[in-house]
Amino acid sequence: MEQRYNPQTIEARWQSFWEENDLFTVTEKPGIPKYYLLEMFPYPSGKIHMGHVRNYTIGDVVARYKRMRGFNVLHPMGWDAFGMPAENAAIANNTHPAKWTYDNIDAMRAQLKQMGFSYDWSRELATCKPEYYRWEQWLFLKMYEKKMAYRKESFVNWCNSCQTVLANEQVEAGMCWRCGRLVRQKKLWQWFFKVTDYAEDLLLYSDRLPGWPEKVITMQKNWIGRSIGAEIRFPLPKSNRTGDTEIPVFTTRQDTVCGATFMVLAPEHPLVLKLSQGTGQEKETAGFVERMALQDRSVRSLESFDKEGVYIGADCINPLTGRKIPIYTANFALMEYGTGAVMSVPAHDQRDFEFARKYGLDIVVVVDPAGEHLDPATMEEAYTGEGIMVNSGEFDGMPNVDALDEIARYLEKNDLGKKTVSFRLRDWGISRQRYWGAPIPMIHCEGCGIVPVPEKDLPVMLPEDVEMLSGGKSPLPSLESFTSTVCPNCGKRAHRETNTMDTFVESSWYFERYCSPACDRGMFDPQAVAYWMPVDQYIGGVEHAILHLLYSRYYTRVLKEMGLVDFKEPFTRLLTQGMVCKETLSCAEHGFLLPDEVQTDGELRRCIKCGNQVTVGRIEKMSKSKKNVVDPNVLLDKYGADTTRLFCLFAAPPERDLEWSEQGVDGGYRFLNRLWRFYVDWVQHVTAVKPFNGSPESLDGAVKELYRKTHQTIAKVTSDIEDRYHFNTAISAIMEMFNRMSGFEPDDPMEDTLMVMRCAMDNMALLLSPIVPHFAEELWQALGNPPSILEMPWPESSATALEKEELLIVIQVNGKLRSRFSVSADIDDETVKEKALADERIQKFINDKPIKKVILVKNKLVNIVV
RNA sequence: GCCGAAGUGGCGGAAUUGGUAGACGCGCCAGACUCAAAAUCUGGUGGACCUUGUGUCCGUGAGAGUUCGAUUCUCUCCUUCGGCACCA
Repeated sequence: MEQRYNPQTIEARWQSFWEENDLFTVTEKPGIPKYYLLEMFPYPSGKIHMGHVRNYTIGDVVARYKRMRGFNVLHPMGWDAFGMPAENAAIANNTHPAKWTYDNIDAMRAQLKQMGFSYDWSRELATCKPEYYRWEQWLFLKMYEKKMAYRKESFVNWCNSCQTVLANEQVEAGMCWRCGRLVRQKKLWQWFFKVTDYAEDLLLYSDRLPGWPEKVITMQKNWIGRSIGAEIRFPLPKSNRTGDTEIPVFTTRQDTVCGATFMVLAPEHPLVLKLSQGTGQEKETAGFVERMALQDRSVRSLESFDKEGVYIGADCINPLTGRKIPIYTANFALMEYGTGAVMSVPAHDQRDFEFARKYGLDIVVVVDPAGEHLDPATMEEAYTGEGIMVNSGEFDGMPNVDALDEIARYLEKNDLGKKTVSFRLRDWGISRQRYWGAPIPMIHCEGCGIVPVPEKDLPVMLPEDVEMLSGGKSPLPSLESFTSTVCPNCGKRAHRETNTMDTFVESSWYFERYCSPACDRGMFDPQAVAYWMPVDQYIGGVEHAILHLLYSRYYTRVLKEMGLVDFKEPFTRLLTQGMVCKETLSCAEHGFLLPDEVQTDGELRRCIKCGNQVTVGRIEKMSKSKKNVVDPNVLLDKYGADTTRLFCLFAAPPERDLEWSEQGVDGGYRFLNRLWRFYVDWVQHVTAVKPFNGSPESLDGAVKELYRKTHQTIAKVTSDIEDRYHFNTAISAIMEMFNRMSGFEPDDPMEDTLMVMRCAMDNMALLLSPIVPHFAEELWQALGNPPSILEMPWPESSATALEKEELLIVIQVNGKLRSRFSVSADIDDETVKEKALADERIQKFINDKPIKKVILVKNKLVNIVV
């Protein structure tokens, strides 16, 4: 053991030891319980950031811990390698997306290896490789066969700056999730996956994921957005000449149908233009529809957004009252939800109420609150609560909650509508007008239409000999050698689909691919998947709570439907770690500043460029734009991987945000140094003895205390890791144990004493090994144990060592702590009470007040109520 | 607006089932070592008060409640963060 702790030397040494001995490569071992630990794979952006470091450190602790607990642990790593940044970088640096991506992968792999993570690198995969995406194309063909993948022309969210379509989930408050610019509407032919077929099942199973955070489940449920209601058909008058006879609407408030005084259609609704023909309103209607088509979705969703609409000149009939009601088209009606038509009940829906007031439409009250009468003329807002039916014919007098069912039944009986369920969830649009993605394996033939690429022709290779276009557009449509092909059906000239798949498709099955990454007969080897899947513990950022996790759950259902897997849920347990945050520094003139652009001048901090005072801003998520980032490489150079890992785990429990603190990192480094020096001093004295393994009864004094502390710490660290993943308190416990060890002054230097110390030192190394693995290996070896520590079983705490013969009893008077005393563990309750009452200081508090009650909590506390 | 999470010393955080609030670390203060500094080591460190004690009182965002006893349970409110937001 070196005199000085030198992290760089020992970390490099152990990393190569692990690699040379192939310690992280795993295979299926049917007799041994498996544990699949997965962290969300990174996009190869060039460098790992602190978010990755935290995520992967948490995962590595669990992987190493489970391994020591005897599990056959699968812990893979790979690259989510398709995506737009590669194209942008390629244009900016005049390189190729593939080269940029593979260079980044090499750089990031080296960084991850430096962190000492226990990955089975033999399973590494990159989703941009043909041997990966070929199977995704294969499944696409299967999905197309089963009508799970289909094409339709639809309005899509279009980001003009990224030149691409975005999924609803990729639009955040009307802005592109990636570049933050406004999203517009555009009509394009798109490929879709029929996620909505599984809406019900995905929702149902949300409640069968006990290992997932409640927060994520709630978000998914809200996203799926199931509403129970009715579809009601509103007839069109016989006089209408379009040939259409009715307009179906979806409502959750069929009890209020008699209060429906107008109808609202989405501007894109096919009946809008048709019905307005020849009514004199056609010009105004068409003008409105056109204006709405150009209006950005972002404007529509703004808070200040004004409800706006026009009368289309036609009317329909309220099926229950027989009343003729006007049809409007308005900007708040969505074509994608329900039937694209709304029955408007202004008395009982706030949005309809505002619209009715704005356009002077009738308001009819059909639900009165108990004991009250609403007057449409004086109402100031819609009444949406429960009440008693009025103005509804035979349903009058009925509680509206009962009318919900009764009216639904009435509608069904009279063939006017039916009970139904509507979902907020839309089908997954997977077409991207991008180059750097998996080609959709379809061919467009003038004669035969859409024809799938035959299975034997897979993969449809993404051509790598392309020139990236500076405008950011995909080069594929203009690449003759790619688009030009022959129709597999008729043999005539045809052209390929030039859209590529959303990269969320790749990340929806990579965890299955890891089970047999080299498999060339299918997506994966079914036996390997049967052994490893599902993932026992998945760890990643909460930003993927909806997108990636819902898609993966869906895709797994597709695989099950195809008979490829026999489970529905891919991730048994999910941990979403908090963000890594740090304060921002900024100066009035130069904006955000890096820490080394700031100099400390006494109490003040100044900008080195202009000398202005620096504002210390809020603690925010680390981001390049705010310059509040910490480069993992700098930490590795200065402190090494173990200190970096230690701080990430110690500063906060994993699900919470972590506030970066340079001083905190330093504290971790000092702890490791103290520990190192302690081992340097003690190792020579204990290598000759075996760890203490006898009965604690034969020990006493400080020696016994140390032995007990060792076992208490084993128990505490084990439960903190096993039950809660609270590594911060596990580390605290180890620090406490170390404080005990370093203050250890044995009364006599007997062999027992050395054996107890040896036991403490061995166990400390074992407890530390998932957290600071290189450091622990070094301690382990210095104690004369054979490497590797990660092959050792996790220590067990002994019940007899934990037994206490002395207990501290706390005495309260009226719930306030007044005194305490020690008793032997075998004392009976009555004696404890007597002792408490007899206590001098307690007597002082009791005086001669009568004792009402004495409460005793076994082995802990006595409370005397006076 | 709706849904959810969080609020504890100067700071990060602990208190796992209603039972000693503030573990552990950072920072700060004092001392030791040193010509000196750094590093290291030792001790102290929620606030107020006094009679300096194993002292009294206050103290977990605010206010109420349940309880012998509440950081923990219930209600109301405030603040911060996250998600959703014309979904009929």
